[in-house]
Amino acid sequence: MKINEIKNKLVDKGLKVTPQRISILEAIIKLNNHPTAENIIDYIRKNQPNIATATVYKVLDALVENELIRKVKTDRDFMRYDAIMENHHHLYCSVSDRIEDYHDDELNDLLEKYFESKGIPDFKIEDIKLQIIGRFMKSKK
Amino acid sequence: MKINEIKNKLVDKGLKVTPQRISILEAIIKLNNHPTAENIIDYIRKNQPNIATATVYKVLDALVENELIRKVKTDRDFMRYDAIMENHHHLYCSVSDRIEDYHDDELNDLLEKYFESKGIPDFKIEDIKLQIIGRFMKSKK
DNA sequence: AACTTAAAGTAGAATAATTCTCTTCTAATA
DNA sequence: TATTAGAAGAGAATTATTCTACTTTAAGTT
Ligand SMILES: [Mn+2]
Ligand SMILES: [Mn+2]
Ligand SMILES: [Zn+2]
Ligand SMILES: [Zn+2]
Repeated sequence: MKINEIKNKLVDKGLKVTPQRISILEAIIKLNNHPTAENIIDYIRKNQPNIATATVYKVLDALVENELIRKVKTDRDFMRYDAIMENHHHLYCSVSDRIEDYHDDELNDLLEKYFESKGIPDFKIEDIKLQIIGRFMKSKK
Repeated sequence: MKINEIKNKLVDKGLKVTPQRISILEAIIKLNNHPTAENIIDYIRKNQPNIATATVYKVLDALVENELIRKVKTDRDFMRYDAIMENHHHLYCSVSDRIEDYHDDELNDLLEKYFESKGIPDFKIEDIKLQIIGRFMKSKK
């Protein structure tokens, strides 16, 4: 992902293009592992040591608000972020904090058809995500 | 759920039976809406005004550890708890913090068969939960 | 290119959910 | 009833995140 693509994402949402916003969005894309705010701060400060903590939190909120990133649900007390906006599911390690993406269009179709015919009483489905909990058999490359 | 059933759950796990543990487990069962620690504390203090905050947090940890309750994954920064241990999924309201249970054995079978034949490379599935995000069409009774 | 200004960034203090420390109490067993 | 390991309690500490009160800047306007 080139810097210009990132700039365009911001412009398309009517957000001012700032070096901080570019760095933060770039960090989430490059880290590509559902980083925490702290992970993002550490990564950015290697090149941009003066970015303020509050800036990172505020930019993260703005990016979530404008649907350029998403929060990832966990059962830990720090937030994690995801720059992949297309529909996908997550593999959660049951013994560590590792979270990986799981893309599966066949599964999405299956679920869509299942709920289309079955439905849920008094509930209008907007989105379905799987939390697939288990063990990774290989450590990350 | 009678008090004796709750006591037995504790005894079965080798946990000492204390009034605090009974109250906390009972609160999560009765509230039945994936309460936060604060919800639990408020509920219990109506009858037991002196229970310490730290006790509630410590008991919650012990109950999770002993698989009498579970944490519920959210994208908010306070934990929520669930006393229903049988396999089920969750309906998340997209505009409020409401979380409701969704039980569906047909769906569980479908998913089990799907992943049995398909599998996920380098990953051993232990559990699959759906986060079904959307709108409730009726407020809670 | 300089001017304007609403929006964004910053430092540090504040907040709030949770955890820790240390003391007192009690459930379970003998 | 006496013993004691484990649990509860009070309040301080911690820590992820948010707020406050500025200063700075992106981007449109002249
Ligand atoms: Mn969380
Ligand atoms: Mn917190
Ligand atoms: Zn993802
Ligand atoms: Zn539940």
